[in-house]
Amino acid sequence: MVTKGLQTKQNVIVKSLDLFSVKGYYNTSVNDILEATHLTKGGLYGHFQSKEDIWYAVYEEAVTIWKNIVFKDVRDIEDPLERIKKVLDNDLRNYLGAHIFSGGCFFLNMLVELTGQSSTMSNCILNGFIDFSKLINQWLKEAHEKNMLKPGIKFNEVASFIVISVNGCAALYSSIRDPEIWKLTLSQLNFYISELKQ
Amino acid sequence: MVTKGLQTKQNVIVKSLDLFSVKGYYNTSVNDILEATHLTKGGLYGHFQSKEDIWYAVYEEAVTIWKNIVFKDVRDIEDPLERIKKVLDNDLRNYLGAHIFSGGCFFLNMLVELTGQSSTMSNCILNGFIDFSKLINQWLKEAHEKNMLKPGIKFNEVASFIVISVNGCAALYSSIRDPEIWKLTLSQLNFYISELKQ
DNA sequence: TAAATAAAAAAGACCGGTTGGTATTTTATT
DNA sequence: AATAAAATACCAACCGGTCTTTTTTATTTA
Repeated sequence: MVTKGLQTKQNVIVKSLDLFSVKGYYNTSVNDILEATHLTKGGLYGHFQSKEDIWYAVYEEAVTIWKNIVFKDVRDIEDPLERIKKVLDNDLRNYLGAHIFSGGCFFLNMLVELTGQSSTMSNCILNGFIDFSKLINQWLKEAHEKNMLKPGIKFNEVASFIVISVNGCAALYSSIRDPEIWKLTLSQLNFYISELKQ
Repeated sequence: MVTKGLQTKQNVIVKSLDLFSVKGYYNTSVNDILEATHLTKGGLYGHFQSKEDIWYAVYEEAVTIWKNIVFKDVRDIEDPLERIKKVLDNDLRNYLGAHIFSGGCFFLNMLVELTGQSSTMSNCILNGFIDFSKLINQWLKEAHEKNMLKPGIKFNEVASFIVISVNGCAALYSSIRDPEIWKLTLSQLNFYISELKQ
């Protein structure tokens, strides 16, 4: 049974996720969250210790949502290169292009804003990107072991470059809001990956 | 002859550029600028009408600095593809990697922070990226007319993808601060461009 | 089933400090 | 002496956060 309190807490997280993704962390005030949730100061601070505490809960929620979208129908793909392509398709079409968070990519937005401001918070995001890069790196290695790649390919560089491009896409798509942005990124990334094949 | 007032104004711009690039626009307070410039409120507001007014002056300054670095020794390169490579080398090695602005790429940071907050300010940045993309697109077209490219290459998609990747690099490099980031981006972008050749 | 009770949730008033910005006075520079 | 530049004091609004009181909700007992 879900108690009233947990419902309220979840609602705060969902509304704050939206606010943070659009307005950013610093430019979202606690009052903004109060208005969005129809709560008062006392009501809110009964569930969270601080604004930063809300952010960490929001981050966890965002990760869960993102993973469910990006890794959907992926693990059972045998071809490692096709697996990478599917993940990128999910990320650009079904996550970024589907406006899951109204301000665009929560992670990229937060990384840029929090870098140089809060090392604990920005590292939280950064580690996520590094993990993602490591996973792609692993799949590239798998492709190499199956003799699918040209010789001399540096897996970790390729993996990093893919993560970098996806994030650049997130930055520009949030601003331009033209689906062509993520479509072209997907198309060029697929071309790039195809050129890795021997 | 440079008057005292213009010197002060320029100093405000330079110091604010640094602050905005590190802390962001909203999280930089007017007091932060006051401390950095050793001015008082009255002294500052004698030169600028508002905080936003300071931002526009900072933006102009940042564009000037960026252009001087990125287009150095570029215009006289005949091969359009080599011209693009040189611009990317300048941008990643001599601009981003050289820490011209201590918070990383001023433009990317501002675009992410201001999108959804101030359309006039974010469009200011966005137009710069679009112009940059158009220039690369033009050079790709030139390469095509010289029969240097594979058939079927979509210039505008390639140009956009390059700008996207460079910005993704800026986002991650600001946070990770490992030169490998811009080096690998440069390397992979060069590989990508070489695969466009026929 | 209804009343009583305990505990959880929310409300509301308040806090010191900071925000961007203004008006006036004082000090330097011509 | 005229003007430009900078200093000072001040403003209402807002910031994140705390504390105490009131109201709901859930559980127990009659």
